[in-house]
Amino acid sequence: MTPAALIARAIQRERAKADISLSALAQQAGLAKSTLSQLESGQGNPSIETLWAIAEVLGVPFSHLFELPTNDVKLVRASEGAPVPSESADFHTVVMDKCPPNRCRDLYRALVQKGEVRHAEAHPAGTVEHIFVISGEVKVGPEDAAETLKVGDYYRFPGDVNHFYEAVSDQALLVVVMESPA
Amino acid sequence: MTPAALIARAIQRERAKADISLSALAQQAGLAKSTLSQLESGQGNPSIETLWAIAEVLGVPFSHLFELPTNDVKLVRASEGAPVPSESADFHTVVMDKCPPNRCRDLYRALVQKGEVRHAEAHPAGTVEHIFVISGEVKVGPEDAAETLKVGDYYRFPGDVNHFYEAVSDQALLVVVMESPA
DNA sequence: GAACGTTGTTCGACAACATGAACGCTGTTG
DNA sequence: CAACAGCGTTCATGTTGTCGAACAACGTTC
Repeated sequence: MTPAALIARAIQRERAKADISLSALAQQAGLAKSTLSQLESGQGNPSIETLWAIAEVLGVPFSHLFELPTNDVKLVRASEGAPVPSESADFHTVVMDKCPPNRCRDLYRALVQKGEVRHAEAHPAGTVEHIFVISGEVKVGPEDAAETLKVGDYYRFPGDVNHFYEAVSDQALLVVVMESPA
Repeated sequence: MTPAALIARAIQRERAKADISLSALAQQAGLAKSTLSQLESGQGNPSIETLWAIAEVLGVPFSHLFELPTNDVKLVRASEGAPVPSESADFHTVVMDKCPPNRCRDLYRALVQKGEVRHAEAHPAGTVEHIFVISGEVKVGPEDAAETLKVGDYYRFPGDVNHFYEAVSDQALLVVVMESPA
């Protein structure tokens, strides 16, 4: 994918999310409408300052203008996962999820007690959550795509929709990686 | 920090890491030496294609040209960590590490057996590793900053220097988040 | 229906970015 | 010491990204 095309899509996408017109964006960013028009049509080779101004107004991190969105769900059971070949017999690793570029992640250790269900409202658009079960058993995920996870299971799902955590065993310990569009 | 200044530092830093001359970089990237010279001196407002060509030759992801390096070590014991306030009494989370923007992360589940020590050579510059111990006891980290971790402990250290993993108990299960400047 | 406010597009003019040749500089080789 | 090769910088020139105005298309208002 060529840079110009990538940027064209990104600007269109983000401007749609922000729900403002091309003219308005141009004015707020201090740019000419024509400049934006050309960029969104995939023409041209914008300067850094131009893109910087656009990112600022759209409220997105600069590098976000070079990405394509990806946040579906992925589930890896404790018994599954492609093992990574290793020369050492004593060190086994399994890849749970691969690297979407240019994102921001917070690491949490979470303890969920049985009883109350923890409902989380939608996080910022583009957020993805990764759950890894250390002990116990939990039911987590979006309302329409919840999964019951046991020790060792891994589950990835969009964090920008309503979702919940519920302990199935008395309590459950999780590693949560909260990943935002950077 | 102004974009131009950020880019100036980034190019200098990455070119130093790659250990090539300004002239050589210019030639390989198909740019004029003067263009690079101005950029590294913080002048100007480069176009996307120019930066793209530079990033390509330097072998770094595009957005890496807008970051400042940060990769020290951080250790959170199982008993430590600032709890995140929650309205629900049954859901306790602890932040282990906060969000450096614009990075790329791979998630691993790792099983380390006692015996052989797993030595890992340096990963690409800027890589950071996050270790979270699920079970067992391990000694991990750079040769000069290794730590012995028990269940629940969290440890972050630079992955771009030589480091190792060693099981202290018979075996140990880890969650590894490998984070690259991506 | 005519006047108005939008929308996003296309056009010429100017400013600025990228170029390539020149420069001074340093270390090396004959 | 001169000749050379490399380094990074500075200065003309030409290309091009950006601007602002004019434009057609659509919906609203009177």
